[in-house]
Amino acid sequence: MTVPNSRSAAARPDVRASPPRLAAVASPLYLREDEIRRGIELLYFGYTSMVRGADAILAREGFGRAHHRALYFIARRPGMAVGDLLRLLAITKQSLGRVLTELQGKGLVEQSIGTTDRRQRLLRLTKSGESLEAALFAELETGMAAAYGEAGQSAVTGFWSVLIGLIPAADRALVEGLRQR
Amino acid sequence: MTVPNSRSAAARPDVRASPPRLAAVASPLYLREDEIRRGIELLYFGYTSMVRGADAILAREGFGRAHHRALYFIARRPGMAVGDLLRLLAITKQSLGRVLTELQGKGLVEQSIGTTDRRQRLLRLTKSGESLEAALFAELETGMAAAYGEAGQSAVTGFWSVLIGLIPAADRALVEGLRQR
DNA sequence: CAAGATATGTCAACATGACTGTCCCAAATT
DNA sequence: AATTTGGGACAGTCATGTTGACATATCTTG
Repeated sequence: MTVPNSRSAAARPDVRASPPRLAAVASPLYLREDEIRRGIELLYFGYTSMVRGADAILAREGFGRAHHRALYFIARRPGMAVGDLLRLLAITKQSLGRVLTELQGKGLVEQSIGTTDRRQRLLRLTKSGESLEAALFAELETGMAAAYGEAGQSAVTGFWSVLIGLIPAADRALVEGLRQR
Repeated sequence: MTVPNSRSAAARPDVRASPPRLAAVASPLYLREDEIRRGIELLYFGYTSMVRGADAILAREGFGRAHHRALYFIARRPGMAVGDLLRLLAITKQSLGRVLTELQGKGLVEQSIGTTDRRQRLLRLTKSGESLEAALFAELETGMAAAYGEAGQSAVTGFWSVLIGLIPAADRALVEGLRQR
């Protein structure tokens, strides 16, 4: 037997034509392949559309998307330690090291020694780092605010909850830890 | 004046604490920065969580994510011409060329000459290409179906509509053209 | 206090998948 | 007949990820 081909399961009912009668359906048996593929595609195109907006600004400064991600999270959680950023980005320290060295070299990021643990290096943006991050954020914000506005508040809640469901449970605390306190 | 820093606008009302009184609010003035950032972050982590699941399978076959994207779209629209795939992926033909050459070399993709326009090369998966794509799809499906199931059907609708809003209007027809007809 | 674990940094080599620029051929369009 | 379009190829470069090895400072634990 070869790898199972879920595409051959053709006769499942369409949930949009006949929604499930029971609230809080546990088993998603009613989901058709086309709906899964639509989610995959929209997630791909939505994500790439979002990040593409910032590329022109980044290119002007001689940076790439890796620099953007570092700037973004340092802006979001000033004083974050290197190890925390490493876990968020899920890359190797060598990869992050290069990016941080470049950002520090151009005076956008600075480090300080951890207060409770002196081995830690706490990261924050300099004034010019904040300016660049703000410009990049403004790019993303434009698209995201328009999408939120078009879709409406309840759609936004649904958008969030599906995305949270995509993140492995073990990683969710990491993401939730970014929120405003 | 430097680049505007939207993070300094601190006193906007929290929509979750006091939702807008008017239905179908046209101007998203009520959106706070934290809600925008939450969308950015969930989109980033949701997207990376989704694609990471397929990496192990790809690595076993000696392929990367670029091959996965090509396989995915060829599976989705068999008979698609090279140029259509190029427009979907928004990469250069040199980049796509390498990927397609490798996929053809390993016997996963085959070409045929266009019927109405003989310059075109129409792409389809071979039997073994279909097997691999099915295995990759099954990986993504697992996560997506679980997320849909947890969130519920109305959340899924919201998820879709926000993502569509993120895609520039000019590109939406391309994405919608992938759906089942 | 000594030993081990942890946080961080660095050097080196390499792989993937983008990019630009250039040139080519065949087929369609004008 | 001339031009445009669809596809392919060669060459070089860049951004960003990877392994592996090793060093240093600091914290934790027996």
